[in-house]
Amino acid sequence: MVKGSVSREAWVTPDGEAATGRPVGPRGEARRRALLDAAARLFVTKGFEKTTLRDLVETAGGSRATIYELFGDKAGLFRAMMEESNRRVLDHLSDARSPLPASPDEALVRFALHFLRGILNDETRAVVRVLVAESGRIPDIAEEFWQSGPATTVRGVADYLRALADGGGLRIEDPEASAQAFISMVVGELFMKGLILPGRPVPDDEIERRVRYAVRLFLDGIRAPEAAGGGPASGRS
Amino acid sequence: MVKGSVSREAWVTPDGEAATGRPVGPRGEARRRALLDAAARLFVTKGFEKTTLRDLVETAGGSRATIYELFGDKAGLFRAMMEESNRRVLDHLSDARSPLPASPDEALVRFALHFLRGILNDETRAVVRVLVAESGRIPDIAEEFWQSGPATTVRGVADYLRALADGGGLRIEDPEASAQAFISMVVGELFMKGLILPGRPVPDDEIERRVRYAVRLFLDGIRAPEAAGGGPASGRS
DNA sequence: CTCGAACTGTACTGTACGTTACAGTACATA
DNA sequence: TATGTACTGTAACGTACAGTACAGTTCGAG
Repeated sequence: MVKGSVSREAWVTPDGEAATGRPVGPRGEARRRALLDAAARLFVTKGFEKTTLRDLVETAGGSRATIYELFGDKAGLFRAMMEESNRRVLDHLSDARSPLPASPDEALVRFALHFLRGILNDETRAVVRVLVAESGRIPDIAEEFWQSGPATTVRGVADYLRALADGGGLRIEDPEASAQAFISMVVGELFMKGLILPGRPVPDDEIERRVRYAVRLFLDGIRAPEAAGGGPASGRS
Repeated sequence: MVKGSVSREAWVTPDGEAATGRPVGPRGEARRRALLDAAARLFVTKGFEKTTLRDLVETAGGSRATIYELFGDKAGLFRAMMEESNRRVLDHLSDARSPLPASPDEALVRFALHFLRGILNDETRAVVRVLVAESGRIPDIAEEFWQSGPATTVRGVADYLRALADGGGLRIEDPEASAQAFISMVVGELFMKGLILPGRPVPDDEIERRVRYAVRLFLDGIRAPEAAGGGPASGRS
């Protein structure tokens, strides 16, 4: 009894490695991957509460005890999984940043296409859904997601607009607000709809149509009228 | 034992009234209200799984048996609560629709202010959060929310824009897309941020600033430039 | 006031879950 | 090949929960 009661204090291995960390052997490494993959599938489709450790082990192999050795407890596995998924989703997003080729029209269209395709996939939707549902459980991960995801994306577009404003004939008073407005127009209701309704994927031609419309609306509203008589008729089709 | 085993078949009262219905007496009416109120508070703050019947009864008074008499089971109470909250949130929204006074600027600003304040309150956020988290449990309610809420709002704005396009000097090729873009700009990241992050309320002056910015951006992009002799800038017929 | 139905309180049942303990096994290392 | 240890499988524990049964109480109708 006494020996049992110390088990919590002895939760660190002799050489200082925390038990709630990465695996200690090469076998554990494989099991850790399997558990994280199973977690990414189960937690995200069934939610935290409805996913049982038995489910996870049945999917990943191994045993429940291993979960405790590798992740401390159920919440630890969930948290580790979310950190990873978070990173993966953010990588999708960062792909969309920063190429500044050709005209503003072209640059914005290209960014927006990349961005929209990046956030409308199933994984992103699922991760954000869990983030919303369990944000109370993992406020720090939610915060990091927001800062590294949406906030950074807006800042990236704002930087681009700022650079453009200097010599690009655009009237941009508040780059952050403009960037936010542009991104909002591009996304529209699609993302929220995907969170609330079981979504069939958005057809790619609708994505393109929406992006071109948003860019046109954005530019024609923001383009300085003093750009000489001819006016930049953003010609297409 | 034999008598007990028939209890499931006897789940309907002798006179044919299903147990999962509205209360049969005046006392039950009060208890039903109390239970729905408790549910609106607890389910929405703690989620479906983490809210226990004991919690609900402790908050609402009465007894667990009453829940089964009035709502059938836990999910029935949840569903009834969501239907009501849904309706309340949608009422907020419908307040924002359809006044068409003065200039387009003024009309859009007024609508947007009303709309944004309507969706940025705590109740709306909480209800949508639950809708996202439990959309699998109540797909029909989620669908109804979407159709009666966002979809109807967009349609309302689109109708307004359509009416304006006829004689208002605005170039509106696709009223639905324009309405969607406008609303998206107005909302921006605010709502999604409120879902993911524990939100402090948005200060009212920020709401106003955002709305005015969105309206200006929207109109300057959509206003037909007929003053400048000819208006060839409009790309397509 | 009486009566019966509607509601309440409580105790109980069965079950499912997270967590732990432990004995057995497979594996990396030397 | 020998050895210690990192992982596995299983069983068990305690708890917490939804749902049920039932006797007691309240309240409105006649």
